[in-house]
Amino acid sequence: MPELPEVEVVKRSLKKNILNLTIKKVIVNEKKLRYVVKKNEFFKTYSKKIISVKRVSKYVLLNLEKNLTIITHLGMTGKFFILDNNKKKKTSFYYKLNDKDQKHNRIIIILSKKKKLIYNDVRKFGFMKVVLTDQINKIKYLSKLGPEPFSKSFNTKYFLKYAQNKSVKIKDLLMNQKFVSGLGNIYVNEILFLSRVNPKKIASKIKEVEIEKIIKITRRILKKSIEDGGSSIQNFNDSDGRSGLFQQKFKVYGREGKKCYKIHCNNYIKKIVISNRSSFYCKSCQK
DNA sequence: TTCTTTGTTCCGGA
DNA sequence: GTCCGGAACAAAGA
Repeated sequence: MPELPEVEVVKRSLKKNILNLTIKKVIVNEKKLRYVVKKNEFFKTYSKKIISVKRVSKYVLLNLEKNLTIITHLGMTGKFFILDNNKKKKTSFYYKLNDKDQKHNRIIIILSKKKKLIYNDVRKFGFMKVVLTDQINKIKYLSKLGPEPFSKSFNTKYFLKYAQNKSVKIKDLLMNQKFVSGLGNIYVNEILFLSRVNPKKIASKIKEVEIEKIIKITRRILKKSIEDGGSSIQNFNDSDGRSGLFQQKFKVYGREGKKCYKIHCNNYIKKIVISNRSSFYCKSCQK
């Protein structure tokens, strides 16, 4: 599922492929995404050039001329395809767009240079919305977000202070976008496994050394995932495009009943539910 | 038919 | 007013 690293990879790919192109037309095949796409919503983007592509947490921002921004969240199953009519069949990056996928093409942005940007979303939990660029920090989706994992303000002091009077489980704290933005269920499972912290541990009981470790591990995992995703995209022509990014080998996520990866640990990975989310951990390694 | 998946929001109780 | 946990919601595939 798209969490911060995947969204960062998507952003970089979009930057590479559609920066400085102009929007010709937008076809809305499905109005009912997470939020309703209004009939005329995209008219004002016509003939505007895409002047920058940014990522904030799990949101992608396409900045256009004339103070306009298209804000996107990929939800659970949102993907972008780029069709380049200048090339032949193997034109999409990231995924090969087969017939089965076509059904879920929700929004098609027709660009200059014979290119198309397709927003494809099986479950329709993502969204796309046109907003004013100078109002971007007031947009409700972005205004409540906490610091990003890589930002300087996400440090031990901040973490310690935020956690000290919280009785929530550490897993819920890391999932809370107001505390730190960009992490989702999968990466939080991985972070806690590598940090050797039990997901059920109460936030206020986490020791300073553990906090330091969690921050360090978080950055390391995200960085590595971004690099892996990036490299898989460069090779998109070599495979069906699905290799890499969404089929990573996770250390705990989805490994219920399997042997813990930690050397010399003979335990098996346990699956429990925390706040209605699947949580995987090793009872022996994560205290 | 039921279960699962995710991020977000809402609600009730403490 | 605040905090926390549980449930609901969106849709579709298995």
